[in-house]
Amino acid sequence: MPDTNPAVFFEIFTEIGIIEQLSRASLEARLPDGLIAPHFAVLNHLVRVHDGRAPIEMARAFQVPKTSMTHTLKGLEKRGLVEMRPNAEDGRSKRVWLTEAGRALRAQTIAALGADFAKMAAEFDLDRLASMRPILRDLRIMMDAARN
Amino acid sequence: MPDTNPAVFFEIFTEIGIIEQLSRASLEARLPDGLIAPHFAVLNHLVRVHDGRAPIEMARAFQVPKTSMTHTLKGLEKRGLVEMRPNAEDGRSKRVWLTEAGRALRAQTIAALGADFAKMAAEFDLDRLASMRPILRDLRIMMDAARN
DNA sequence: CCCGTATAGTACGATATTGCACTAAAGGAG
DNA sequence: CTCCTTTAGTGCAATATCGTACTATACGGG
Repeated sequence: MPDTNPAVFFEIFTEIGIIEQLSRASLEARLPDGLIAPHFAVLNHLVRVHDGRAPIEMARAFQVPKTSMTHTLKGLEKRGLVEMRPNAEDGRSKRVWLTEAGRALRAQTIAALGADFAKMAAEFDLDRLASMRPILRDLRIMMDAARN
Repeated sequence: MPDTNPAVFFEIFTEIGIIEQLSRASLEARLPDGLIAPHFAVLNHLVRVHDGRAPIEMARAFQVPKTSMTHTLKGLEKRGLVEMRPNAEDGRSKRVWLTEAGRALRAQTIAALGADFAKMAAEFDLDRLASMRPILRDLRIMMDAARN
């Protein structure tokens, strides 16, 4: 019998909250002291969509206030993982560039996580996992749109 | 063709991270000013597993440091949503009790979320959603165990 | 060109999270 | 009972998150 009770959202979100916490802990265990998940998210984003983004673009991408992004970038800059330069085309904004150290740290972290994931993959059916991917994506898209 | 690449974990965790953020924002939009998700999680926990728990038990249940639980409980107590009383059976610990206001706020929040979920349910196939539940649960159990 | 409005970034303050250190009580070995 | 270790809770400091307010620049209507 199909589940037509909207309360299923509550259960799904509860599980998702716990898994997010556990996966974040795994990630942060692989990061150097003082760096946390948002720092890695920024490095990863800059590699994937190419660096030279403005801070405000990334704040929107992650749906955090721009003050939070300022703070995260300050931490990355202090550790020499990104460089902030003025934007020649818009005096109000800046552009964020990865340094070699930033690229290296991101690559090294992903490699370390790969080892963790391989260990998990030995204990969990990857087909079952992969079967959730399109549903999670559609759910995320729906919620993102509902956010107005 | 089945997906046998452990990197699928990376994608799943990325989606889960975004959905967690969006669902947390939805929840917090329904909470009174000054209350955030951890406050609600505690109220909900006390209703579901019965109140009279010790703070340390809840810190373990949510896998947060006990200092974080002290802080969250202080906020709930300040707003009259829980009461802390000494534990007659163990002078080191306390017990946490819901007040009427605490129960009422939890019920009212769940009712408000129910309306939000009903709206989402109109746009999302609940059977697809429900199909993820056992997989998410097993994934959570596996990760929880892997945490050593 | 001038001015009103919009936008990017940051300073600051309030609150949250968490590690470390400390106190008080419990519990176990002798 | 006494002493040593463990456990529950909290104070404090460092850092994180984020709302408000401010500055500087951009842009568009006139």
